[in-house]
Amino acid sequence: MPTQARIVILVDLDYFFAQLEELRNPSLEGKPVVVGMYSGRTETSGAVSTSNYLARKYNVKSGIPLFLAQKRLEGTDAVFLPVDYDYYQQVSDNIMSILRKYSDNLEQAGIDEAYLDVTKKACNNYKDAEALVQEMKATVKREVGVTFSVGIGPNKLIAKIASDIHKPDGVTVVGPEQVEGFLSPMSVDVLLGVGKKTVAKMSELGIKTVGDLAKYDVQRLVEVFGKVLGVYFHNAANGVDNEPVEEAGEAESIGRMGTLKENTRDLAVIMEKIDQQIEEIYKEYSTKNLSYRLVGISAVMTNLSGKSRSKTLEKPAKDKETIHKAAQELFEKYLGESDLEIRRVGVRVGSFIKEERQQQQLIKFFKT
DNA sequence: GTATGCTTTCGGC
DNA sequence: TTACGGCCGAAAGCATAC
Repeated sequence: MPTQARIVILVDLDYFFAQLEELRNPSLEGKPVVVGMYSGRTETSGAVSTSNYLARKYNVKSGIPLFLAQKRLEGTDAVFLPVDYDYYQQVSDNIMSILRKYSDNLEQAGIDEAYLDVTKKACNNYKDAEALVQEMKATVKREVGVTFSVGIGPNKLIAKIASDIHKPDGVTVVGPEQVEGFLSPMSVDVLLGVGKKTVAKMSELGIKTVGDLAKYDVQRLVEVFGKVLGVYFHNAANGVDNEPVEEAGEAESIGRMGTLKENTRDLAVIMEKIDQQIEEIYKEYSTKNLSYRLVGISAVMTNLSGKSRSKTLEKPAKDKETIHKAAQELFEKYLGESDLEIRRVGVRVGSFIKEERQQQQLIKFFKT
């Protein structure tokens, strides 16, 4: 059965955190704005979360150390602010609820992105879709004060790639008949699932661009990458993507990570931090009525190299103590394997099982 | 050989 | 001069199962 033609939109809120800081403090406009995560170790210990476009001109972008950002912006009237996640979440929720009204279906992809299926709302017509987008933009700008960039295409794959073309406050339309010309000159790594290793592997086969991949023999792709991946690569390269736009389910894992006051190898010091993190994680999964089957830890060493360990429990659990015990075991084992000092630690739970399902299993058990 | 599941690392935001 | 977050899901790399 052929899949019905769709019109899919990706909305990407422009330099979101920094834009919101400008929004609530208009005196920031015209200045480089850097929103940073401060670890609390020293005055400038931390990293850049987001910066506005003016700051980006000084090569200050997401992920770089804050001290480096400061150095690059020396002599300017740059403003540095700490992240205010609750505020950003609130505005994001607000925008998403507006966007929902303009779509048949909306799928959030992080705090600042959403896919919208607008096939019906736009009467299956790209001109209407563009008009719809202009209306959305005007409404969000008027009611919230925020701008965003948009990609419009026949599926999520094309919408996402298109949204990156014109930023900020841009709109890029790629209709079905333009897909081939749009995709074929691009590097294969624009495709989801094509990472460094796969790029190298494809390069050996003489595949550099999406166009190369699109005309490569499917049978051969299947031989090299396996049935699932081979077919997927072939379809994606040809602009074919049938992934539906649907509201995301529960998170697959919940975790916390944090920087220690001082580097250490002391298990007690580590577990003190971990216990704080377990408290926060517990609040989150218990209100959602989830049981976990996986407990994992992660550690970042003094030299900033990272390690993680995890274990799957024999049976699901929902209490805090099981996390503590498993995390302690994992750290004990890890400290035995490495002699580096630890800088940051984290803990997470995952492989969730919903309460209802457990009850069903229990009922099934009693019936037999 | 291909699929599946588990674990660790990678990388985007 | 030294310097450096906190998430998450995807990818990768195995081991085992079919």
